[in-house]
Amino acid sequence: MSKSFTSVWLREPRKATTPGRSREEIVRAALELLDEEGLGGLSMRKLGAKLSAGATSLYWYVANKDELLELAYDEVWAEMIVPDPDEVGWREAASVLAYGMRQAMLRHPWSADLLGRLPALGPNAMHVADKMRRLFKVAGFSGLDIDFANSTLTAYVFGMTIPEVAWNAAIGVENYDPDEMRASVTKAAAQFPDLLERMHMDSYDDPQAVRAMAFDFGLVSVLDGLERRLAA
Amino acid sequence: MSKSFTSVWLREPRKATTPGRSREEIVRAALELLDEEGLGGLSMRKLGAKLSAGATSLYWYVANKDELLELAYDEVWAEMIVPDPDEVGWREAASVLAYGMRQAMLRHPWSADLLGRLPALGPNAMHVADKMRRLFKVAGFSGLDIDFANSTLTAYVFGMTIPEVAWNAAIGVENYDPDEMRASVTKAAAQFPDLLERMHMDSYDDPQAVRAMAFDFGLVSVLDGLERRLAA
DNA sequence: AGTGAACTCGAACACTGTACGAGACCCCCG
DNA sequence: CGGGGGTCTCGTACAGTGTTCGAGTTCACT
Repeated sequence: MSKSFTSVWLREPRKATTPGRSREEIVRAALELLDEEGLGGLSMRKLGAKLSAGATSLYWYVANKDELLELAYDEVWAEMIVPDPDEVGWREAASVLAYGMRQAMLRHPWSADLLGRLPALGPNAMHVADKMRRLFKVAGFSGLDIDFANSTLTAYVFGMTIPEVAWNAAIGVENYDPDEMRASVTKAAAQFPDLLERMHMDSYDDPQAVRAMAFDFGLVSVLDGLERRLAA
Repeated sequence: MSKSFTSVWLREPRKATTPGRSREEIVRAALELLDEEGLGGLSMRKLGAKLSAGATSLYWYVANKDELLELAYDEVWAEMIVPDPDEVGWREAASVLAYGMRQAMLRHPWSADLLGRLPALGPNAMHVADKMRRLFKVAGFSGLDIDFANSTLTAYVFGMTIPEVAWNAAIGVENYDPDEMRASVTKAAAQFPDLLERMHMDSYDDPQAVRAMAFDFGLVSVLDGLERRLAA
């Protein structure tokens, strides 16, 4: 009876007749709305209005909101470019890719939410996955290890960036006050001596820079670890 | 004018009078609901009913639903235990912690969603963060590197587990049919030769086992990378 | 006994996603 | 020219959401 596995990607999109109305344009408008107002800012009615259409008209092109989100989500993957490992070497290619993934997520913070909710099965995601697989094959991995190495890098980038996005959303990037932050966190971490230690360092003055350093540190570590695996 | 930084954690919980009604009991009930029905299954009305209370009564103990989620989220952190690095060595301690984090998230799939939405600032999260900091200090890191190493490991575990949870949710763990899956994914990945290669391997027969292997692989890599950093 | 705080909760508001079905358009075939 | 019959739009309606408000209850203490 298995309800089986249906997905937007296995269904043909519908042709548009009325100008400004097609799966493609709907997704584009949805992306704009998402970038401007976040995941909560996207409603079918608002999206319809933006396209001068009734909210329910969209259902002709898209089965439901989740499908729409799948489509939008896949667009983010389109922005991640995988450099050719034959030209720059696998390690350099992996680094560039990692930075690109992080940037793409920071550009579209709502995608961080979707990561925990939708599997990445769209054509753009597939395309990236395909190229990544080749990257790690060129690097020297074989068999299942190709995918394992791939997952390892991807996991690191996601795991690093997702909380970063959450943090940006919680306390807006703009109205950030290092002193106030230090005070709040100090209070919250009052009974934790090791944590408090960190508070007194100046890492709260320019959190953006510190996070970039942290990302670097981890990326190098991960790549080192993979390299070591390669040697064995 | 900075709207400042308010959080549940900085406000005292309210005392309960009516039995079965307190911040603590509300959170426990919320956890049950979340574990049973997922993030979408938790509504204030349902939660109220579960506690034989009106939905709006809960607002006496909790400012809004987001606060409630913060509280529930922190409970997940309580389940993550950090072994003493002095007893078992930092590497072993880090491994055990990593497995524990993964398990905790798999036990409470809804927490994977929250990771991308809420910063982890609750007391339990703080406690874990404190112990983790000590772990990496014992390992030999110093200064900012303590936190960087910490982030690296955490990021890996999160990044690996979050998509795993999403995948489990998309196609239920129970009604999983390897052949059907292979067929679907093969179709979706039709034009990607490198990806297709993977499809023909037997990794789709026992995805649970493969994911466990992948987690292992990456964990070892990350720890190797950190160790190398330590040597330098 | 009276006052005020602590607490409960029904009603209402402004939303949400989506099912349904009536209508409009347009092309093709008899 | 007269229909079908698909393609497409969208108003209405429904069941649900989080949350505000304010009226009502209970209870401890003066």
